[in-house]
Amino acid sequence: MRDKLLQFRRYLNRAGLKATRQRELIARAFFATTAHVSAEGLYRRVGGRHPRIGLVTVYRTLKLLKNAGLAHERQFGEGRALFEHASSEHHHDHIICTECGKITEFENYEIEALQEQIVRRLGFLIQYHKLELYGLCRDCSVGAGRGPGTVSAMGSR
Amino acid sequence: MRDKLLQFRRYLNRAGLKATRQRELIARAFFATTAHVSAEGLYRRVGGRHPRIGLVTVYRTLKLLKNAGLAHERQFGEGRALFEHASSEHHHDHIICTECGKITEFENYEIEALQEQIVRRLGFLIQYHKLELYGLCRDCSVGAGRGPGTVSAMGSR
DNA sequence: ATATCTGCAAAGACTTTGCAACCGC
DNA sequence: GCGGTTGCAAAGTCTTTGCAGATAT
Repeated sequence: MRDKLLQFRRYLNRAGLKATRQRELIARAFFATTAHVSAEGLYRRVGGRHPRIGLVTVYRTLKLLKNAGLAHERQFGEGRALFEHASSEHHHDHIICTECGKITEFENYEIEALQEQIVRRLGFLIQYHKLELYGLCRDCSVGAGRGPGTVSAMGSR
Repeated sequence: MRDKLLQFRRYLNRAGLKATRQRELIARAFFATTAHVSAEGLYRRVGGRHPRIGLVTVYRTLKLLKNAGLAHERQFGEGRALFEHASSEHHHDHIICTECGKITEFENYEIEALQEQIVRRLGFLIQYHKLELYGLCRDCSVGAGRGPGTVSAMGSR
């Protein structure tokens, strides 16, 4: 995390931008998250401890973190964007539990390789990809699949 | 497409909903699209020929089509949702050109199989997945990669 | 006849932008 | 001191909702 902050400062510096108190605090809070925060969520984390920071600044700083290559923005099909650390050495994908919302990460070389093949065959030049699996995590599937009481998980809705 | 309309009417009927002129026209326009329309886009298609249909009704009808299992809603990370026919026998994934926005579909059994493995290993019960590859399509990659005039594609934005 | 629909306008959720005061460098 | 920055409020998207008049069954 020390690294990340340094990288961020370096980025700001190179880009002729300023290392303000707000940016520092927001970046710090961001790097302290486990993973997958919304702008709002990060705002609350920061705001809790340091009142004078606006949601707008969080949005702007997240954009800077993206430009600095330190954050990825994800759209998991809910309304809002979630941000995660980009530094992770390996690219990874996500499994999202449709019941409890838990997000698990994984990586698989073979899939990546197959993607490469497909893309090449279609004449595309790949830049990045997004693979999301949706389903029930172990806990939720047990609850829904077994118990005679909890028959849901297929509600009309 | 005749099928689809019938299916839709049957769905409405069963659900105690009404087969109105608007729903008929919107569904018809939807089934006539090649693929991937936004609500707005569908609205324009319908509205062009039949003035008295509101965007709101298009949204509502698309929701019905989803409930009827006839449409899928996709989020390709732009602001808006795109809808496509759900009837397609096979599941398929998408390649999106980041330059011109062209969307190409493909399917690959091996990837699906690998996904199954991963998911099982992690104890998840998969419901559906989303695989999106982003890159430059043949046309755009030629334009950007070669021509000395068109150096962009990496603009600071 | 009546419960469902439609379209308009308004509201909502999320994100961006305009602007005057503010603050790193 | 200058130019980038902040926070507020306002505007912008996309989508949903409230409501009175219209319509399918």
